[in-house]
Amino acid sequence: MNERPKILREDNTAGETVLAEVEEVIQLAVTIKDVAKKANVAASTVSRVIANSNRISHATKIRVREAMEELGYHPNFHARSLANKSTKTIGIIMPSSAKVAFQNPFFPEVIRGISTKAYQKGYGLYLSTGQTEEERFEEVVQMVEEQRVDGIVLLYSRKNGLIMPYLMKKNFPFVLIGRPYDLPDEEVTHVNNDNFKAAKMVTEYLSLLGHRQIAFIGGNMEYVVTIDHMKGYKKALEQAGIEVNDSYIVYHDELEEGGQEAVIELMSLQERPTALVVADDLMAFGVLRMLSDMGVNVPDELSIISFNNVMISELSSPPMTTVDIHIFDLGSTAVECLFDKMLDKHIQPKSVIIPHRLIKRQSCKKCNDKTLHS
Amino acid sequence: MNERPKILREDNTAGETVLAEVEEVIQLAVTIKDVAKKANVAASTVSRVIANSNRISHATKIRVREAMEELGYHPNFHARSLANKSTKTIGIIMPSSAKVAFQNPFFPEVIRGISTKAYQKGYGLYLSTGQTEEERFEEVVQMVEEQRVDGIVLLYSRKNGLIMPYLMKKNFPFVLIGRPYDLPDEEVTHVNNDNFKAAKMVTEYLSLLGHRQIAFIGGNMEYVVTIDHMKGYKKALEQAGIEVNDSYIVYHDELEEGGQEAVIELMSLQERPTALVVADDLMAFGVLRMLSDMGVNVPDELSIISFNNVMISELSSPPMTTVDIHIFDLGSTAVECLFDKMLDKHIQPKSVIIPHRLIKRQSCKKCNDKTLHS
DNA sequence: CTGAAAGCGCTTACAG
DNA sequence: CTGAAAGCGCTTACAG
Repeated sequence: MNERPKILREDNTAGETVLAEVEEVIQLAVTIKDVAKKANVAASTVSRVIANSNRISHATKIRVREAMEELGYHPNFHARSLANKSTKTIGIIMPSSAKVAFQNPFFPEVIRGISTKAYQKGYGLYLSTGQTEEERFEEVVQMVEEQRVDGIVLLYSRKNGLIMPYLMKKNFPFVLIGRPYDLPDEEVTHVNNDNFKAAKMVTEYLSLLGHRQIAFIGGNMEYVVTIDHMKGYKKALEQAGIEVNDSYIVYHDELEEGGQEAVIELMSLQERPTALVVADDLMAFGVLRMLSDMGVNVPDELSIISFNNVMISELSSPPMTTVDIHIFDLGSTAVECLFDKMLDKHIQPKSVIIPHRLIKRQSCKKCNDKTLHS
Repeated sequence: MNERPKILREDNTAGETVLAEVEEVIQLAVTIKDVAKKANVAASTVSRVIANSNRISHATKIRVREAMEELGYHPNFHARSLANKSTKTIGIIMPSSAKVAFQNPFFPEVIRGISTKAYQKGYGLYLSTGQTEEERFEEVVQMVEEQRVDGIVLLYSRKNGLIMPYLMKKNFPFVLIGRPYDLPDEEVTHVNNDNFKAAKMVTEYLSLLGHRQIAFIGGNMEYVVTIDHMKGYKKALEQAGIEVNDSYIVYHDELEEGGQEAVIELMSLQERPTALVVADDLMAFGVLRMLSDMGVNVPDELSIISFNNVMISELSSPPMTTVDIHIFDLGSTAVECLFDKMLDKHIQPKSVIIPHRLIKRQSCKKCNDKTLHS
């Protein structure tokens, strides 16, 4: 594949005409030496001009820059990285891009947050492509060992993950979006919402509206966010003097489809819930759809509240009351923390909590269940 | 930053103990030389083992592999790329990650298609981060000139883009998802749906249901897909003997919000449309929401049909009739074409059409407008 | 302020 | 089947 250019390079000494005949020649990258020759300086000087070293005279800088301009010079990324030990790129590890999960607008939105901040600092983004936890682990090892990235942001936190322990052992700069589970909180830098508090608040809100039969539809139980939601939900019930009813707690993985199954389960109970805490806006769409098929009116017969405030959540019927978790900020803050880590690997790990906010729309209403008045 | 390791390396000759004291030492990458020494061969032999060259004896391969294993060796990515002129990574150029557009599940889904195929071939993904067309153009130039990627997939096609002309001039391997506009169709490899035909089909379907007042809500006019949709729409009307009514044609950029404005515009007309062709499922959500606020019943008073069949489109009320454009296949096919291009830069450009399919749900109904019977 | 030289960690003709 | 050497295109002490 690169035989051709090789040969050309050797012919190069023979004269300009030979080169001109072969179109591929334009592909032949201009190197620092070419610039050096043209500007009548040494390669090292050109290098210093690139780095804008203040040990180079203004005149020389201008001359070199002109030469770079004229030749259309761009420094070779890999040569720089090799000499530098720096790649100016950060790795992003996403959870399984399983069809459904990845259609959740959460991910585009965090990535937008990450991307914006990374762009400002001149960093590029390298994306994981693995589908399983093992594949992704191998990718992380590769990113680290082959020195492809300077730092990593982990977009999810799960029980028994392989990735975090590995990164910690290597003392490789990374930040987690979410909260560590198996590892001590204070040992890993992470950016998170207070999901416990958010779920507690939401449940309290429902109980303030008079609901006592409040069900909980959680996401994948492997994810820490689900655990936190559940704890907050339980805590709120407890404080309100409502007994926790295990049949009111269901988990489902598959977002909207899951939401639908969960509804069937809950609405088949002797004592139907009058309110629902749903893990995710998308899931809530599935819930709503199912409920509408069953002829259950929201919010008259059932109140619903969910999390994330993803764009479409205001487009449901009725518009969804939800918790805005500021997804964009989660991403951009994570990158900021990552840069701190990259500057000093031994910096104290820190934990940043992005505030959440209740967005009241029209899916919740005062409870009018007769059991209330009994 | 890498001063420390430098010093260590020099002390290295002094003895093992010095090294053991400094934790950073584990970070010090194992190189091909270390492996060579351990396996008692030359570096070049190790290199050949990595490449699994058949000119190396089985016995040597095993010995070298053991050494690699024991030392935890991973070849340095940049050194390889530099020597190789190959990066094993492909660049993905996304349209502006403007808040709304990027929340469209279209992008996660194409990326999933791309990602899956890339993973199979051992390729990584490098993501554009620029917000404006100019920023993204600069990123592309950088990816190409600095030799960061072996190929590029462009996720969108727009009028007066800078990126494609540049890539063509460079003869750099890329494939477009969509269809070129300013450039001749047969000069750029692209993967697309037949958006003209899809829009035509959809409009015909509506007219078969008896609708004659069919409006069109298109997306961003800069994007080629919008133009194709519009042409298909017009063609169908023409063939059905329905006169094109310019006030029935509106464009909006901002997806759902846009969808809502468009509805106001259309429903304020003297002669309200009885059917709507909507550019995108997400936009259709906005349309539906607005209509529901206005008390217009879908599909009784107004039929709606949209494009993409994004996951949530079945969760609207009523469930949306839409055109499945097989987004995943768009992505994975694009990568296949890209690999062909990368293998042979001078391969004939080709155009692949991914079939579409009408998904009938419940947002369309026979027209019962009196104007029909007049 | 600038240059010559060594080095970053690989690959690949070339020679045997 | 294997090795010594040159080269990929940069950066960075070192010396002046």
